[in-house]
Amino acid sequence: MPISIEKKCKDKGVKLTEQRKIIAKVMSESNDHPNVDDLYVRVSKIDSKISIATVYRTVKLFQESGILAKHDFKGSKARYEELNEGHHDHLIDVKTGEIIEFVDNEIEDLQKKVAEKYGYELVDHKLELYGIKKKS
Amino acid sequence: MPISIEKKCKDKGVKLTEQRKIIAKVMSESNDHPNVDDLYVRVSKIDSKISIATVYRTVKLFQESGILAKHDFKGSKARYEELNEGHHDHLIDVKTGEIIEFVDNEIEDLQKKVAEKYGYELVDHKLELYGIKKKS
DNA sequence: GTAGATGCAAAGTATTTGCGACAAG
DNA sequence: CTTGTCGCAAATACTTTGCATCTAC
Repeated sequence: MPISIEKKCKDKGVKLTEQRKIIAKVMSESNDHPNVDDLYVRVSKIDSKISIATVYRTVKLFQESGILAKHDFKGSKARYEELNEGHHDHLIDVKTGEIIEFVDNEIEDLQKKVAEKYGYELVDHKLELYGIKKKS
Repeated sequence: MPISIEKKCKDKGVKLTEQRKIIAKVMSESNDHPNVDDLYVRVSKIDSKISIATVYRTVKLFQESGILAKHDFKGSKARYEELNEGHHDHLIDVKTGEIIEFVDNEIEDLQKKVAEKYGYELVDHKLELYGIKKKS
């Protein structure tokens, strides 16, 4: 099975270069939400000649093509994650930085209602919860 | 009546300099959510000798003291607003950049529940809705 | 073959900081 | 007085870009 990001590139007419394949592969295999530096380090292990400029250009391109999502969480650099069908929001552990993905349809519906109440059609949203792990 | 930001500074032991008073005043009178450049322009009209470094230092200090809130809305620079008792979230018009503040207790409660479901105590959150104005 | 991608280094933005002069408490 | 703040310019952090070369299609 081909890497899903590569398939998306073809579908969207994005030229598949060696560098982009590597970046796609690394992103696919990352379960955390790496920032550009993290990504550059991981990518460099596979091909040390890839420049950071290419990494920046590629994440931007992938983001504009709807392949990756960019997140600006509080107090940290921009982080990226692969975008799949299932939309989700994030719960961030303020102590460790760990990120939990979640979906809550009830909240989603309410958001739509709030937007409508003010005469808007909701086109996008951002919901981030910041929490501290409870002792159990 | 003294400006509420000045009172907060005293309460929190933040030294009240002339520059801080001016920045406090400008923020109090701003109903939009200015970024540092906007703020610097407005502040300079009152005292042209204030440096941008002081504006940066002051918004950071005020933010850490819980006097101002910093927002990183999609695709724009950090913007600031005065923090009052009433918490609220933002609905951003993606065409005009206009910002509507809203409160929805139902959503707030659900957020707390979601965090708890994963074993976390909610300490903070960010909710931004991005919408397009409907024709009416 | 040609349009678009890459690497490199230089240029942009946004923000922070070292330091001597200065002002608030 | 003494500690913290200010203005200035230099430094830093992150990201983008011009250009000559190279590569996918």
